[in-house]
Amino acid sequence: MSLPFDPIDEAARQWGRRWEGVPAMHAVTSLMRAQQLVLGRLDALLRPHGLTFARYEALVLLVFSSRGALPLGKMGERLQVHPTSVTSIVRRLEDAGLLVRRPHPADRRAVLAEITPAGREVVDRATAELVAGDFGLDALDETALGELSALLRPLREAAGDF
Amino acid sequence: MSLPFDPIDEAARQWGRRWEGVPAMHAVTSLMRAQQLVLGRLDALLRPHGLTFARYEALVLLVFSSRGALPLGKMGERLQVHPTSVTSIVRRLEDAGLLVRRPHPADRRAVLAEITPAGREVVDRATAELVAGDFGLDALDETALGELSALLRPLREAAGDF
DNA sequence: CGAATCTCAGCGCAACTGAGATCG
DNA sequence: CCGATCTCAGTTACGCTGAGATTC
Repeated sequence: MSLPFDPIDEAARQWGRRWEGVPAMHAVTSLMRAQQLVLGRLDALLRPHGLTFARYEALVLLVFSSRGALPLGKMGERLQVHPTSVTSIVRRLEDAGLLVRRPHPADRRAVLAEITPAGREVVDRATAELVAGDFGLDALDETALGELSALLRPLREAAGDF
Repeated sequence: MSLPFDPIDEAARQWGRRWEGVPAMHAVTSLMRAQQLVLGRLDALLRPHGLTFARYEALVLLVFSSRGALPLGKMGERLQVHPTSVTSIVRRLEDAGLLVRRPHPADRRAVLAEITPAGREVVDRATAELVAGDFGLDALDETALGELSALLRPLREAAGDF
């Protein structure tokens, strides 16, 4: 499974013989591969709890909301996912009994997703495992984690995330 | 669409009131979001050429191979994708006329994917656009690109990529 | 009225499991 | 016979478009 060389270094070397943009190509390939690895670890940690990372993020968002409930539209904004994906994620969490849908008291167009006690328990248990597993980032020390966050910030900012 | 605050900073702030692991949580969320943004840009640049990033990577791999051809298994190793995904990606590229399947001359179990002249042309055109678009990483200067690659390397190394 | 909110149907992509055919 | 290689069927997950119902 493991290669006797860094496949991205090798690809970058060949890239340079033909095309420009080696630093960007190396960085983008590294970003894709790192995300794939980390997401795989996170999903493996969350699978015993019946969660994917996307669903876990949705539950955490509700835990952090003042009343344990948010309109689906707000959830989509915060999680940066498509409105129809919110519908899908919320439906699956509802099927699992981790949240319930409630009509919005003030806006009858809107639907509130409200976390259940079972949902809070699952989040607590899953979070303990993620923290213990360093979110799949145990290869990085705290300095590197901070540098990574800082490096990626302009990328998110340029995309208009905030 | 755009929020008046950094949603990841905000999530990290709330996280810290309840749980440990704030730097890792911030870094992992940033990594996921950045990858999502960049992949979206890459796919948008590649769509006019009838490619996804995964298919583009497969074609580039063939361009870099000495004979423009590789067994599917080798492609899966290099691209780090599941064997059945290789079958799917190769079938779609074959349908588009960008590669052909050939029997392996020495191992009749294996199948070679060989890039066609049309495939090489598409790669050249698509690559020109990706380079012009800085691979979606135009928010980062060359120093930052190098730092990003270096920061992510231990992650890939710890996962046994090389 | 236009705009916002949500849902559903349907498509595309890709990961995965499990099974099977072929061949070294 | 065992293992490697590939393919296929089917499931799951998610993103997206387009359409529609409801409500502000």
